[in-house]
Amino acid sequence: MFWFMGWLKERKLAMAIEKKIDCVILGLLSHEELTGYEIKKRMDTALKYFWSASYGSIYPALADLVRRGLATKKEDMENKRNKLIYSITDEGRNYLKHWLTLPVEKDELRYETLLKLFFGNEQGAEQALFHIEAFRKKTELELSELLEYEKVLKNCLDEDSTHKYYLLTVEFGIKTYRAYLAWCREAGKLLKDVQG
Amino acid sequence: MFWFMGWLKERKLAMAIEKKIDCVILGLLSHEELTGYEIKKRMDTALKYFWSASYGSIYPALADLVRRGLATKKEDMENKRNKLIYSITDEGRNYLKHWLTLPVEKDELRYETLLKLFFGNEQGAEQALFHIEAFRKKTELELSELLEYEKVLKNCLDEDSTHKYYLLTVEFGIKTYRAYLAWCREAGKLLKDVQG
DNA sequence: TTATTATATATCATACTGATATATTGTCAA
DNA sequence: TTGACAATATATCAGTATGATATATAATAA
Repeated sequence: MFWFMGWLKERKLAMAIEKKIDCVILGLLSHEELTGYEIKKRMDTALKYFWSASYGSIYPALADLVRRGLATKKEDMENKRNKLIYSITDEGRNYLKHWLTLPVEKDELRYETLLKLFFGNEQGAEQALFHIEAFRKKTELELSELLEYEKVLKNCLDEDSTHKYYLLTVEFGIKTYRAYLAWCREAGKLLKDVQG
Repeated sequence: MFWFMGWLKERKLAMAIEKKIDCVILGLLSHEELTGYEIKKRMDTALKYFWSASYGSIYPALADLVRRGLATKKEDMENKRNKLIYSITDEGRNYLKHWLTLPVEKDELRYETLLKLFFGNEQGAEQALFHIEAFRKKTELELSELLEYEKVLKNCLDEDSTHKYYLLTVEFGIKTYRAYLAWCREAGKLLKDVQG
């Protein structure tokens, strides 16, 4: 069976060309040219509900994308802040398209809130309720942001074909955040009712 | 204002004592002694819906916990597979309890599915529907697992005070997974109805 | 008996975060 | 008008985690 293992290994190596940060950046560059700083801003607004990235990965990735011919860099001459504007190349667009056709490898969730609740017996119901309340507040705030996005997007759905896809992700957030809030109510009840 | 910045920096350094992997391990050790291998198994079953960790972080963390006196290590003599069993110390339990009282820093979500949908315009509706269908299938499978857990936990809720807290996290999963499924249906409709 | 799966520990290249450093431009109040 | 602060902009680094790989024993199934 060793021949098979070797083959599998090679397959994996050949396919694992996709570093997520590269794909996100190329995705953002696919409809507008951006600086590293602007890419980070997009992450912290439009993508923040389901993705995040730091400067420490963005800037090295941009340099690497240029080196590999997937993006190009130009300096902004009208500006004295040495602003570097990145654009996607044809090769970069092909790379992005290829990645989009591949099946999703993994959705990764790390709820520190649930982790603390799972070990909640150590400190008792009051402490658990404190974490649930903090979670409820944060959720309510972000839900109201998403509802704003939804309103705007629904009003300009036919202005650009990308808007439909943005709306899809916003609707996902709205649905799950409402489920979070419903859970917060039930969780509170469970902790108060069931004595232990 | 520099004095303030310095003060803030020191505060942060002093508070950022909590490495997540340490807390998870101590949490698991708080109600039973375990080997590194068993810790990984717990992660991949009970915790997998909201947390994950690899051997590459577990084993070094265990060594470090022992070094810091938060856990102790003993060798299993009845076993020829050099099995190393770890237990939590009083100091370790205090550390865990302290962490549990601190507010949650961050719940981190990285939905590759949503990322691909967000950039879905590049490849069109059919490709998007493919990813949604894969997501639906995975969700349905995991929901059925969670419903099994729920049944078991509800039947032994008063056997151990920890069960209430486990149930809390299971209910979270059930609620959110049902929201995912509702979204899948609506997302399909949106992609088929709205032309563009 | 032999192949496979499960148990068990450990390390390493690669990737990402959060913090830090540095510098310029825009804004607004005293 | 100047002085403080916020926003814009790029870049690097220590610390931390992942995913793959290596190694070996015990249990189980063919």
